[in-house]
Amino acid sequence: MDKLILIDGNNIIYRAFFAMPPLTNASGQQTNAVYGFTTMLLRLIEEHKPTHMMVAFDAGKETFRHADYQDYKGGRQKTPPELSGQFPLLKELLKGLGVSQFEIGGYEADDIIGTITRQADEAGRKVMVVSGDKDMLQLASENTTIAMVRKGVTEIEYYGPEQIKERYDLTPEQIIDLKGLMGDASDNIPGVPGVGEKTALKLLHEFGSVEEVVARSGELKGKMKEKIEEHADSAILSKKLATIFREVPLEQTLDDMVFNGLNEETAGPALAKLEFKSLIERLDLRTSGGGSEAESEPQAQIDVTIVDEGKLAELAGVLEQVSILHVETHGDNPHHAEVIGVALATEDRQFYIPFDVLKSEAAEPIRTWLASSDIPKRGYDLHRIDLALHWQDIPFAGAAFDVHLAGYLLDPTEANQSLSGLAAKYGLSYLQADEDVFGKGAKYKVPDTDKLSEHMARKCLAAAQLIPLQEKELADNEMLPLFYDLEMPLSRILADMEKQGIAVNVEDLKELGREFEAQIERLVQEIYEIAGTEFNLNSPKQLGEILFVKLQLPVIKKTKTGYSTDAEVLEKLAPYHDIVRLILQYRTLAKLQSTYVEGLLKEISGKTGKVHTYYRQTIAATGRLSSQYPNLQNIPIRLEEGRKLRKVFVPSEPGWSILAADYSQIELRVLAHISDDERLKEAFLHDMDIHTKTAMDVFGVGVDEVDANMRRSAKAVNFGIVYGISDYGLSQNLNITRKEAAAFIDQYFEVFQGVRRYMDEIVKEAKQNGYVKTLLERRRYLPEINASNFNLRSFAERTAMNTPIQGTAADIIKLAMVHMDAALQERKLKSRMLLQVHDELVFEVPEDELEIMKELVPEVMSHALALSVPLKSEVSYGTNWYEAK
DNA sequence: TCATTCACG
DNA sequence: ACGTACGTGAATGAG
Repeated sequence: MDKLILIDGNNIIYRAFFAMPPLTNASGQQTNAVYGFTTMLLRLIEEHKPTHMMVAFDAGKETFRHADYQDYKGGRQKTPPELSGQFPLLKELLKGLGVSQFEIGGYEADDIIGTITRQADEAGRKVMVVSGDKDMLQLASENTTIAMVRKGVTEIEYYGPEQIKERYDLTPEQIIDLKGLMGDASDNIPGVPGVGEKTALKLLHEFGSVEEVVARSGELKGKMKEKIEEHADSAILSKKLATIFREVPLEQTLDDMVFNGLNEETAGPALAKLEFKSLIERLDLRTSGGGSEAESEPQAQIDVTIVDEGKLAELAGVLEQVSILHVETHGDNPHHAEVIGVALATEDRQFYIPFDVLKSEAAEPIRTWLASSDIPKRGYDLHRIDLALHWQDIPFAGAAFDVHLAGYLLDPTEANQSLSGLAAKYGLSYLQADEDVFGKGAKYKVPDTDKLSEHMARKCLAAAQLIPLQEKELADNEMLPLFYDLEMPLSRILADMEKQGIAVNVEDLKELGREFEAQIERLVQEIYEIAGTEFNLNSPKQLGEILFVKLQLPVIKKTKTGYSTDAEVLEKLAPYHDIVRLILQYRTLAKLQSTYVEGLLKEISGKTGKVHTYYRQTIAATGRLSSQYPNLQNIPIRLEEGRKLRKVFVPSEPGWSILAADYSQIELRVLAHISDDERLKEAFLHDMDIHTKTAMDVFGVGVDEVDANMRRSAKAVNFGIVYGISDYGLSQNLNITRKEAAAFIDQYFEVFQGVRRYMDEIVKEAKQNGYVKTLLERRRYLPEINASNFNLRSFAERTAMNTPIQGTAADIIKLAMVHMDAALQERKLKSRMLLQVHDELVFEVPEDELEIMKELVPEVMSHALALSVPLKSEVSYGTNWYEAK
C-alpha cells in the first residue's frame, strides 16, 4: 500500500526558523531552520515509513492570487535574510537525503499539495499533508490526513474529516468559509473586521457558508448585521483567496515522489556538510558503506605490512591490485620536499615502504609501477607527489583521481583542503590531522615506523572512501568533464612545466641588483637628511611618525593600527613636502630589490640554474592558478624600472627564443558571451578597441571625439563591471564623487542593457541556489549572499557577478593549456610551455620552430572554447621575456 | 601570527 | 545609512 507524505516546505522551514535557537556551522552560516526541518522530517519517516515523499516550495514572487488581490501577502515581513540563506541549504540537503522537491513558477506550495491530494482522492490513494497552516485542513478527506505541526515543530496533531468535525463542527470545505469570515493577518486577507474564530463558527453553524451568511444577512441583527453587509464583498474575496487551487499543471507524477529510504551514499555527506553530527549518529549513518562499526570504533585495528627489501617481491606480486597510493612528504615547497615513504593499498591490504627501501635496487618493480602512465593512480595531491619524487629521480605518472583536486572543485572556498579535513567533512571515521601526527614548523618530527605507517595507511583508506563519494557529487553537479578532462590532465601539465623551470641570467640579475642598491643608498641618505633623523624606512609606523607628527602633514587615511602610508596616500601628500616623492621612489626600488632581485636569486635551483615555480591548483576561489616559490605571476611590467627584470628570464638553450601570447580582453569577451549583450558582442565581432567603443557609447560621441580622459573613464567602468560594480569603488578609482560614478554606471547600463540584465540575474540566481557557476560548471558557493549585514551581502553580490567572468576566463586558458600540450606532442615539437600568467602563456622555442609556434599558439588559444564572440590571442617573441612584448 | 604594503592579471 | 572595487603571493615590522 502506497503511503505519501507531502510537506509544505515554506511553512515548515518558517516555523522551524522561529522555533529553533540560533545555530551556525563553522563557516558562520546559520542552519537552525534546516536543522529543525530535518529533525521533523526524520521523525515523520520513522513513524510513518512512507513509500513516497515530496517537499513543496513556493516559487516566484507573483502568484495568480495577486491578479485578484494586489495586496495578497502584502505587509508581510520580508523573509529574514538569516532564513532565506537556509533555503538553498535545505534544498541541497533534501537532494542528499533522497527526498523529492517540487516548485512550480507562479504557484504556492499549498497549491501543489492541493493538486496532488485531489489526484490522490481520485485514485483512492492515502496521503498525509504536513503543515502548520490551518488552511490545509480544507484538503482533509477520507484519503487525506492533515498533520498539523504545533509548538514549533515538536508536536503533531492529525486531522481527518472526523477530527475537524469534532474540533470545529465543520466540514473540510467549510474551513475556507471560516477563513473568509475571519481573514488572516499573515496573508493580509481581510475577512470581516471584528469577526474572529468564535463569531465565524457561530455564523457558519447557523448558515453553512459565506455565501449564505451574506445572502441571509437580513436574519442577523444589530452590529453583526451592519458588519456583514458592509464587508460582504471582502468576505467573498477572502474566501476565494483562502481557497487552495487544486488544478496546478503538474508535470511530475507519483514516480517522481518515490522514497526508498534515506540515500545511503549521499545522506551522510549531506548532513555532515551542515555539521549535523548528532543526526548522523542518531541515524547511525555511515558514508563509507562499511556498516556502522567504523563509527563506533574509529581507531579500529589496522594491519600494515611494513615492506623491507625482503618483502618487496611479495608486494610486487600484488601491485596489480593496488588501488590507492599515498606518498608522505615534508616541506612546503614540493620541489625541495623530503620524501618520507610510500603507502600502497589494495582492497584489503596496506603496505608501507620506507623511502630507503623504495630507493633500493630491489624496488625496481615498484618504481616501474610508479612511472607507468597507463597504470591509474588514485590518492591525495598527486601533483605534489609527482614533483617530490621527480627530484629524487623517481618518475611518477598515471594520475587518475586526485582527492585534493576533487575536494577543491566541490568547494573551492573551503580553506581546509587537507585529507583529514575532507574526511571529517564527509563524516568518515576519524583521520588524524598531519599536524597532530607530525607536529608543525620547528616541532616537525617523523613518528616511529609503526605510528607513521598506520597513519599513512589510514590516509589511503580515507582516500579510498572519499573517491566514490566525491565522484558521485561531481556527477550530481555535472562536473565530471571539468574534473576528468580539464583539471586532472592540467595537473600533470603543470608538473611538467614546473620541472622544466625557466632559466634566469644570474649575472644580469645581480647587476640589476647593484644598480638598484646604489639608487636606494642615495635615496635613503637624502630622506634621512630631510627628515633630520635616521629611522626604519620600512616601518610604516616609524614613517607615520615622521610624516604626520614631525612634519605635520595632513592625515589622509587611517589603518586599524595607525596612519596609512600607502602609495595612494603618499601621492596626495606629495605636493606638501619634497620628502614624499623620495619615499615613493624608495618604496618602488626597495620592493624591486627585496622581492624580485633578492627573492628571485634565492629561488634559483643549484641543480638546474633555473627557477621552478609551483602552481597551486586548489587555492583561488575563481578557478585561477596561483604561483609560489617564486611567484612568477607578479613579475613587474607596468613601470619600466621594474619591467627590466623581465630581461633576466631567458631561454634555457642557446639560440632559442622566449615566445609569449596573451588573450586580448578575455574577461570582457567572456562577459559579452554570457550576458549576450548585443552591443558588447558587436564591438568584439568587429574587434574594436573596447574602451574607446565603450566611451563612444556611454558618452554618445563619435570615434574622433573620444579624448584620453573619456577613454580612461570608460576603461575604469569596464574594469568595474568585471569586478561587480559599485558606485563607491568606481568613485575611488576615478577620483570622482560617488554621485558622478553612479551616473556613469547608470549611463553604462542604459547602453549595455544585456549586461545589466546579466548582473541582475546572476545575483538572483546566487540568492536562489546559493552558488554561481562558470561556463564549464565550476562552482563557487556564496553563503553570505543573503546576509543581513550590508557589507557581507554586497561583497557576495559582487563576487556573484565577478566569479563567472573571471572563472570562465580561467577555464578557457586552462583548456588552451591542455590543447597546447597535446598539440606540441602531436607535432613532436621541441618547444616547451613554461609559464601561465592568467591570460598569458610563455614558451621557449627553438629557432626552427618559431614560425610554426607563432601561428600555432594563438590558433590554439583562440579556439580553446567557442563563444559567441571571437577570442583573440596576440603573440610576440624575443631573446628574453622583456623582448617578448 | 597579523597587519601593511605592493607586485601582477 | 551602510563604506568595498575581483583574484593572488612575498617582504617586512611589530606584538
